[in-house]
Amino acid sequence: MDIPKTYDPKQAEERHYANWESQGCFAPEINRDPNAPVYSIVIPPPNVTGSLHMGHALQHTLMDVLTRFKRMSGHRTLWVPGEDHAGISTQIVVERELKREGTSRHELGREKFLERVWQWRHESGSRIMQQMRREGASVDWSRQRFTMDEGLSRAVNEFFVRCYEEGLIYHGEGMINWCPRDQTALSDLEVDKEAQAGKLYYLQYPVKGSDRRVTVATTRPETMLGDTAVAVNPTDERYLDLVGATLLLPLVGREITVVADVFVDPLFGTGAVKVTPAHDPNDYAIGARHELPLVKVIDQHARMTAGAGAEFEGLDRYEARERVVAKFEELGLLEKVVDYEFSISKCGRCRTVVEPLISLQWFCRQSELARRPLDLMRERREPRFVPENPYEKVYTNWLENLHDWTLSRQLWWGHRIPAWYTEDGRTIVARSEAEARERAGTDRLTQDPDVLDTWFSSALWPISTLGWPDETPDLEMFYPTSVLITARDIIFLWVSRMMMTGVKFTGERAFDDVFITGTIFDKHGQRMSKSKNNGVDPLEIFDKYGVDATRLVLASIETTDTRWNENQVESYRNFANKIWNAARFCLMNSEGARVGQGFAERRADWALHDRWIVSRLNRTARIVGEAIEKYQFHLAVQTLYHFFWDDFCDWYIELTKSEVTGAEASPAREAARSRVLTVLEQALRLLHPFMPFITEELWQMLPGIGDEQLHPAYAAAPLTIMLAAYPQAREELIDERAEGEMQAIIELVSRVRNIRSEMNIKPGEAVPLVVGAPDAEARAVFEAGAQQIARLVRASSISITETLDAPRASARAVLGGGAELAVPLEGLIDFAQERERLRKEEEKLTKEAERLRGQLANENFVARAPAEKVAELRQRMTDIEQRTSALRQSMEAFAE
RNA sequence: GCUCGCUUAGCUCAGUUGGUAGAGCGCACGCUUCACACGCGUGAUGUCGCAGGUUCGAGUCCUGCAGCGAGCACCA
Repeated sequence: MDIPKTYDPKQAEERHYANWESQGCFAPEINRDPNAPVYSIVIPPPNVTGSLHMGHALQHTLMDVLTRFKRMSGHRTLWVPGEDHAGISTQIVVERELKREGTSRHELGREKFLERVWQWRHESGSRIMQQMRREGASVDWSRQRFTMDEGLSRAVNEFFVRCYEEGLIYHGEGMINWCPRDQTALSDLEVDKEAQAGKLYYLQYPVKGSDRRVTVATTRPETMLGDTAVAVNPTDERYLDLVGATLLLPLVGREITVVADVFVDPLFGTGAVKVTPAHDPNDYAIGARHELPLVKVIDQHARMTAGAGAEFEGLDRYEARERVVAKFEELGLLEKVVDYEFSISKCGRCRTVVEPLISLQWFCRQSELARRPLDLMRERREPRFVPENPYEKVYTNWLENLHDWTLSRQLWWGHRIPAWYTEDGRTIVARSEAEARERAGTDRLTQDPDVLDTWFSSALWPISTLGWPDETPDLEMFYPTSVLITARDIIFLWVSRMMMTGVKFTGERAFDDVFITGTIFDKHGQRMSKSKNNGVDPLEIFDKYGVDATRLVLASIETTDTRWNENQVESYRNFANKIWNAARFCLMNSEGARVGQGFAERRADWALHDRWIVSRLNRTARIVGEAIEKYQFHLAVQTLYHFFWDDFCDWYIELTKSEVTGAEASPAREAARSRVLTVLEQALRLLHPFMPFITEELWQMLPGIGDEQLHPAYAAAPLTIMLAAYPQAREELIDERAEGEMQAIIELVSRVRNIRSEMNIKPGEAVPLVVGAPDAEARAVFEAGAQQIARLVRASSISITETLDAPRASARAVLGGGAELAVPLEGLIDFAQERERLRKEEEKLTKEAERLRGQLANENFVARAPAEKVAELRQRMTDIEQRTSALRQSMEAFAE
């Protein structure tokens, strides 16, 4: 067999994914066990306009690890892929295209424009779905969904209609965030607060029938044109006599009153607040409490309206601001202007400063929908957040403080609001136009022109992708989903809303667990972003180091924020190569061997290194299995890395090499080869969820692979490692004694290697080795392993006796259990140097002995610490004493 | 203002019931040892942000402080 020395990831990546996909390995139907436990995940649907970034790759890796692990463990697994239509984002992308072509959506008209968007979606809108194949994501493509699919749109209408009928959705005037550039309403979650250096203007309003003036402070002087009151705190003695008084609004001449409202903070500014109910959310609330009139002075283009007066009409809001301030100054009513930092709301999409406006929109009363999810959290702590802190609290606090959700968007791309208006002014909300006509008793209907917030359909994602509102077998089988893996910035926009709708329509949580990933920053700790152009493209990393290596890095990130570190990928690329070469070695020596064979019936007949590696393997399977269940991906990766590299490669392969590479075919050689292959095959299975490609590539090459490796649930399925049974730890094979004995051999070998290195013995030069072990069992272990030890340390001979019997001119070392070793170095040894080496060793031991002695002499410790802890320390003390005394004897040999 | 994180080896990070500080990279020395130089062997490196406290014992629990960061509220 001719296997290259270096692993080429691309080659394997190209082949296997297509095979898995075409053979239907990703679909839950591949599982033939009717009683199989179910595991399901819905993907956070990426925006159809997006391209794969590290955050996606991170989430997808974790979802794939879980899905593959559960699938191999015999679960009926489903991971649903799909995309979000991403209302504004997509519309902007297509509008930009139109602009390049010299046209616009308005020229095209609604129908043509939508056709154009669909065309765009089909031609270039599924990039991420294609990129996911590269990642190895084992999603069920037969169930791929798009939020604008017919079925999902039906779910949207059903959701809307039911909520409307229950009064949870209503149509009315309300204070909303308006983006003057995108020309649409936005929900509170779609605007970002940003710190802004600005000014605070102190304006004076004359009191009618008096010389007195009331000074108000504002950051937005232009809105004074729409003021309909000034508010003060009812307890503020400065203004007590003015409550109810009439003020003359400068520039406008309108008479407005002074009202008392607890909202006003007497300590801020002047303690008097101008109230513009039509253009500020807080003022709107004050206005409602005091039944103040609404005067609209700013329009949807952020320009002043006729209501602002002829002098200002048509001015941009910022021009108007300057003009107003100038006027106040002229009139001597501008008290002062001070620098002031405040926060400003910007459109999450285009960064334009949003304008709070009163507008006729559709709203959803979310607080009603939040009630049952809150109960679920309080009563059953569902869903379970990972990490629990701070997200459980963040989620709960959010649900407890919900405002109404602005649903309608003045866009064309999205789910059209299922509301129709009759000519006589009635509103009909229905699942379809046909239903609306029937209900209205007329065909003369006009549908509401607006579409729904893109998050409205996202809120239904777990149920709509599974078939809701129909009672489908998928919904029955896969809901509630097992886990949601997502980024923290959409907990409110998405996670909490999925819980609200899921609970409302099914009575059950949308997912058992919610795993919030960490954030990947660039190497300077900056957030990766398009504008900063500091993003690391996952596909470039895949090209450079392979998908498997990248996945190991991503899986290790877990929930903590991390700076991107390419060295880490390189080290896992090296790990992949290590796996490749270990397998290469096994395959080069596989003639006559088969996976699954080579281990004798009776374990008592196994050699120490076989008992040891099987013990390590099972221990690894236990730790890894438990770690994945607990979302401790980093622990799982570390454990696998060290098992494979340290235990399997550095020790097991080296220990068995002479047997495995024997020149003559023999039953013993073939059995040894089979054992190595068997351990390798199990290791590949353990690694597969993290490294799907290299493990499949190698697994397919192993001799003896067949149905018996597959999990019973996949009995007749194609032979692929992704359907092999995930190794379960067999506790009876975890052998503490074998591990202890092996540890003694490892220590012996290490000490000799240390001497060789320190004494500058040439690697090729063989030296004799003398071992003295007072303990008979230890002696037996060393004797049994003598040949292997000799190979590992390049010993020309090994002599093992009860007491050390070595020439004076030897380098020495002590081992556990009072054993010691010597490497005779006639003519080569520098006595002074060796004395110094041993003295340092003794110093270390003495230091530790002192600490231990102190601890054991402490009556409080002995009395209060757990008995086993005390026993453990005593055991260590004994060992150190033995070592020290052996060491002292060695040193005597060098006494001058 | 409220809530919460992080601060461990030069770098990026682990450290799961409190019980002798770890990994990878990097560094030093030596190796074309017949799977792998993307490798092998050996070695050096930390007063675990600071100050207190609880405890026989604290990187780990509590309090305060500092630096960095996140979310929420407010911002007239």
